[in-house]
Amino acid sequence: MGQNQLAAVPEPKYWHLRTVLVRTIDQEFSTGQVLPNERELAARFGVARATLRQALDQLELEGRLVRRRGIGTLIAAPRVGVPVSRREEGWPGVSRSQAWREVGCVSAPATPQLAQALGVEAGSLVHTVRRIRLVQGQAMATESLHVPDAALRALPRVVGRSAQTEADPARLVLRQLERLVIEGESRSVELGVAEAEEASLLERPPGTPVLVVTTQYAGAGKIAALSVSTYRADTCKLTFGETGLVEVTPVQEPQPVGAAS
Amino acid sequence: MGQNQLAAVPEPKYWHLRTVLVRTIDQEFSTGQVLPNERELAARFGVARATLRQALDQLELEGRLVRRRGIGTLIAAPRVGVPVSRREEGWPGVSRSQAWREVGCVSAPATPQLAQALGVEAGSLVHTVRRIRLVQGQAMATESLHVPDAALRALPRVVGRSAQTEADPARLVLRQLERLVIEGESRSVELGVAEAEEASLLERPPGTPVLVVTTQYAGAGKIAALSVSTYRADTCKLTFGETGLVEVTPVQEPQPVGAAS
DNA sequence: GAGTGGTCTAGACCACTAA
DNA sequence: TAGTGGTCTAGACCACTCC
Repeated sequence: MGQNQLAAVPEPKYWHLRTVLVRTIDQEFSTGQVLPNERELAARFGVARATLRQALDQLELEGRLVRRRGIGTLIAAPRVGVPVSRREEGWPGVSRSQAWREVGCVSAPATPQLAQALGVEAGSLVHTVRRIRLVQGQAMATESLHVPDAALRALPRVVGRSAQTEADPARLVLRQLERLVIEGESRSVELGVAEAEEASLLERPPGTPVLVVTTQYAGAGKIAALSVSTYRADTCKLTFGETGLVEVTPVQEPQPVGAAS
Repeated sequence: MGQNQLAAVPEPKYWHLRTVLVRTIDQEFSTGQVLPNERELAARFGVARATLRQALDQLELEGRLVRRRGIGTLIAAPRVGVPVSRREEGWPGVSRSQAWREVGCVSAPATPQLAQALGVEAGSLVHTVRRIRLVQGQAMATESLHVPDAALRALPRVVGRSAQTEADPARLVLRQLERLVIEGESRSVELGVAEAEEASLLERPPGTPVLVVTTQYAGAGKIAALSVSTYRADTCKLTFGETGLVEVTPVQEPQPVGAAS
């Protein structure tokens, strides 16, 4: 690593530092390598440790770095493309890969908020299955799948229940959902942060940025299920491929802007 | 606002502070109101200003607060749902709303990176249109629309060019694109930060978190265009509604996790 | 125990906004 | 000019990992 000085520029030091670090990382480091420790980096660039950390915060948000307490700061692997489009990805019974693991299930009266989101009466019974999505053995997302009991009651009875499904409400709900005909889905994505329980499922500290994917599944003119998933924003790139094309490595620097109208 | 003390808890102060502030905001403040200033809040909670700011940073990332230099910290409006699904949203000529405004256009040989993403030879001519997406008069996103010249050359000649389109390369490219038959689109979403130029187009400081939407448009078995859009993560909720259903107010607190298998 | 990142402090100064 | 958020400093201590 070169550069021992920071130029006197009108932009904030931490931002300029980030730029320098991006260049350094891209040119002189590769995935998994550890950067010099924060105190040394700060000294090398002639800034306070807090200022250096401000720059590292940015780079971590961008998914370029991973910081591990007691270990050091590592160059992060490129983000993993995670398919979320097509109902096959999240809907039970269709995914051949064992991508989701159930971690719990509660059946309770709907809170007013949830009832409104599901289009049912407040207080009516709703099953909530909690799952984790594993990609390459890593927890990449958590999901709360809310299913109105009314949507299940309309289904033909599940026959031949095994003792296992009897004892496992999550699996029972999922098994029943397999029979539900989905007519459409509506989805939204926004930025959020993982709170305590979610964060621990993702094996990340609280406050970790996540991409919150909310999916309404429609069936029989109503909302058959509502899925709220939180994907690790640092390591995930959500893909909505309807027609799988060439794999894209994102273009880093946009073209300069020419004269405009 | 109540609470003048922070309980002694094992979690970080800033995180507990965030929790307290979330509750306070939801219960005692409404959109557009200004919070007490940082120095006063810090004193009231008995923490250093830097610690308070750490909590506010989180809330700003979540889109709950907006901080304006010289003004104060305001309660943010709920995020705006921005449709990005269906090619009608971004594709020229189809949107009846004047959602996009061109700000520039360059035609240049493709960089190796861009060439690979487009599936064309490095150095071949690519047109890049730069646009801003306006929602309710606000700049919500920037876009770089990359179009290989080869994809345009395959089209029937645009007839009756007005003097206006002659003088405006961006509009000319967009006009030609209207005639292009799109067979499919493939899309990805990930978290990023706005750098200098992008940030200024979005009227935000550098480092602003954005949702980066990359869309491949397929035509004639090739990539007809590649769109890279950056949406303000603080104010945008991207919607991918294929079948428009009920408007959802997202469920804030996930259900508690029951026993699992 | 040594080394790492994570948290927290108390203070300073700057850039911006509004009266 | 007064008040706001934004940046930066120098230092302290803690929690964690590894040897």
